[in-house]
Amino acid sequence: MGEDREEGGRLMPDTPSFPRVRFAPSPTGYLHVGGARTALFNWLFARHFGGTFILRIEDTDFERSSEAMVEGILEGMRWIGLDWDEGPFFQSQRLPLYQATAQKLIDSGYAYYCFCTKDELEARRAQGTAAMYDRRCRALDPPESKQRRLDGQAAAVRFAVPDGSTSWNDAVFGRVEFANAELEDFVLLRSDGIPTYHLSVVADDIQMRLTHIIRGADHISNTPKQVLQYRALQAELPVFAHVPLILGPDKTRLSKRHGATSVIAYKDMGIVPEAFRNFLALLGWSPGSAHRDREIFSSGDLIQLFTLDGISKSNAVFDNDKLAWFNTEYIRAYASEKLLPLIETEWKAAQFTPTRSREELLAAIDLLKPRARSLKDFATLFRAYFRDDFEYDPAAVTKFLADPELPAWLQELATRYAAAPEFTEASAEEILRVFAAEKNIKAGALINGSRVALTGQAVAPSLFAVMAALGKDRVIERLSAVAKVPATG
RNA sequence: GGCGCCAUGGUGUAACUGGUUAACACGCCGCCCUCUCAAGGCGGAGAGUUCGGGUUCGAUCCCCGAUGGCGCUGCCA
Repeated sequence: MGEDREEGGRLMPDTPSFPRVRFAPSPTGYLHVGGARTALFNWLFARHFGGTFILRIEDTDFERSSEAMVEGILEGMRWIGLDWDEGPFFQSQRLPLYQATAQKLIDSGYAYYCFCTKDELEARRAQGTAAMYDRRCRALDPPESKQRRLDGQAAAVRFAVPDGSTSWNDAVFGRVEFANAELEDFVLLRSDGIPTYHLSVVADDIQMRLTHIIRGADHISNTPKQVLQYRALQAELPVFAHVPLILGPDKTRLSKRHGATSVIAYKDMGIVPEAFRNFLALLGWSPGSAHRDREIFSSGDLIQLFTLDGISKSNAVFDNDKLAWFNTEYIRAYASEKLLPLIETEWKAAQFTPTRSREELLAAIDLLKPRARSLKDFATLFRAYFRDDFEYDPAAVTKFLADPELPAWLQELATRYAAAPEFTEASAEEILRVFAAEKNIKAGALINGSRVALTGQAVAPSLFAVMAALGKDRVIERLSAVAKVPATG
């Protein structure tokens, strides 16, 4: 790792200099897709540069925050494989820091008490005269304000936005500037002493010595308010990197309207965590032209490749089809030993208990994984490989078991297998083809019919591989029982 | 409404930051393979880079404007 080469100690975006970053969700909901991606980017950035990734829970909105949500967020992060080095810190436990920071701002003249009540403000807004706070309390004499406070009057603390303009050099958007006239004298501390987001982020980001703030682009408009506080507090500015938002297929901001929005919902859909992480990483970020023809990146690849300048400026649409593709790629590439625990989790959730040995399970998984689109398939489509009670798909029966002569043939075929000295993938095929030739029927008809009789499905791996996986006894048993398959009309 | 940001096929992204037949992946279509379905192989349709001006010998890339989308506009975060 190199030295910090920038003058003033400022860390520029890709300076390899032990950056400190954070993910700061507010526990008013589960970990959603956008938050997960922000967390992922921060994590990748920290890991890439050997920095520190901090988790901070922004729970100053007591009304809407809950402990269950905190647990949900942690669960989501663990699921996609994100670990943190410090925290979780809870803002609700750091109130004194914010109050002290507010006091500092008041003492230095950058903030003032505001005695307007919420109702008064609302009324003024309703009149339509003042879209922004009219700063009336800013005109109050400091000694007078102090006295009113001492007398027990409730007051919020507002930041006194100066004239001029505020700008910063965003690591992804470049220079961004706001006229201060567009900013209102925002509240730092509510009248009950609880800080607002504007104060608590800045106080914490400074106290935690963060060097880079990587967060959603929805915070761009908040940034000037924060920059102003850094200046007032004489703190060094971190590098801001705003990440574009994730949109739904209709190009509006992703929300429950679009279906699953919680990360855990994707777990429940049978998505493999690495597939989800890979997909997410490529939403709004690209490793650049050197890797333009690659899409599959392991966690290690991503860490090695991730830098801020690969982040794009435009919003990205969440594409379920592409996620599904990543999922099949990962499931197919996984060793069955690695897949088994994930599938077992799925089985547990589906209250499905396999009745096979571990070896048989692994063999079946190896056979089936190229055709799986989701972990769910192992409890549904592929049930017949793991248990002996399974349903016959009516469509499959109609398609391949409709011939009235077929059941008798399959039963006879079963007796051939029973009489055969050995039962292997090759011998099973040999026997079936000889049988078909003898009876002068198409091998394909026998094969397709057998497939349905053995698995209940029209879709499966090569039949003889299936037979080998199922074993001689089960093959004979299921072929013999073909007459019991419910016919369809 | 005000302010800010963004704009490459349906989707995600590339394009040595002015010179390419605008590339890759997903999706879609077709063919091959074949015992089904996937996978795989091969091929195809689909953008002239939102639109209009400018700068330039030359603009996806620079400038201006328009349009559209998104964000913010709370004693929410």
